[in-house]
Amino acid sequence: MSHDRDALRAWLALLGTANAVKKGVDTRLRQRFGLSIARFDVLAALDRAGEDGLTAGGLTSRLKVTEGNTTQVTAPLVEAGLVERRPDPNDRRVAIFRLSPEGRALFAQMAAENRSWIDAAFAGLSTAEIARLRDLLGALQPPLHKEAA
Amino acid sequence: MSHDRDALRAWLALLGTANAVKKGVDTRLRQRFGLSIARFDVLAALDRAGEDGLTAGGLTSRLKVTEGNTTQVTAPLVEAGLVERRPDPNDRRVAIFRLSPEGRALFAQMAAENRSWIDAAFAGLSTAEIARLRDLLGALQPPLHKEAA
DNA sequence: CTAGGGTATTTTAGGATTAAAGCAATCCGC
DNA sequence: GCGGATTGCTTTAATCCTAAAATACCCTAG
Repeated sequence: MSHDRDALRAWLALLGTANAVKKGVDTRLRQRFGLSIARFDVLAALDRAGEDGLTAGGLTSRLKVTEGNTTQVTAPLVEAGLVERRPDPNDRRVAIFRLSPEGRALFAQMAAENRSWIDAAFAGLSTAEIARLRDLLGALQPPLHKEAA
Repeated sequence: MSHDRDALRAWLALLGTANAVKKGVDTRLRQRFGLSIARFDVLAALDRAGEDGLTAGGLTSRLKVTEGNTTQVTAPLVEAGLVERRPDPNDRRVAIFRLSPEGRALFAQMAAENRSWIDAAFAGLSTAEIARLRDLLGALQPPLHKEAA
């Protein structure tokens, strides 16, 4: 009957489902490749950026995290040789990250497996239902954080 | 066209929406009451459990976290006087948690505000659409973690 | 030029979470 | 009853994340 009660239940379902899928993906990613979702996300952003790479700030905004987090999450990837980190020759404050050949190859494998896991998770829904789900999610109004200047 | 591509996009939308709403709720909860979602969830579980309270293990399974996490999250709530923690008289290994009167009163306020925030986030969806969303979420098959014995 | 302000990143401190190791207390088979 | 396994919880170390302070560099007004 009441909208707010239904909304609360839907929110709990939304959060629970997202957590369950995320946990499944994270577990598999770690088992198969030894990398967390956070690190996979870095590889994904850099793969998308291509040969030009991304600055630390660019990565930060694409990953929707804080600058400090970017510093920390990229460090072990650089250490492992999956990501290259070079200073911008025009502005020494800026760090530019891009995938190494090894990083690019590993990401390709990870992305393929990830896609198949997600596809399996959505196997119970038709393509039309998936589109409907996206529409409904898009109608949600996440409490707007901060307004622009 | 392809199911897997749509599934991947829906997954990203699902995760992004869940994170955005969660962050909004967490921010407000901290501003208004000085407590994180994690602590709010403890109060919610204990409120639901009533006067009998819950053991640490019971809390752990309801919150779907690990035992160590329960130990840590409850500690500051006990410290703040919102939660009482007593040993089980029949089994000295067991810790029983329940809400203090202050905890119960604070939770009532928090729950009321939380409900209104969630309701606002879902304001763009009709009650029927919310029900539909829940159905679609229920059709997802989170990669089953561990099989039973 | 140089001082001040603004920008890009790192560092630090801390919360939330997990996995794994450690400690007690209980239970059970003999 | 006793010893060993099990159970319930805590501790420890690590990752992921944030907010805030610190650092380093660039740019522009005078």
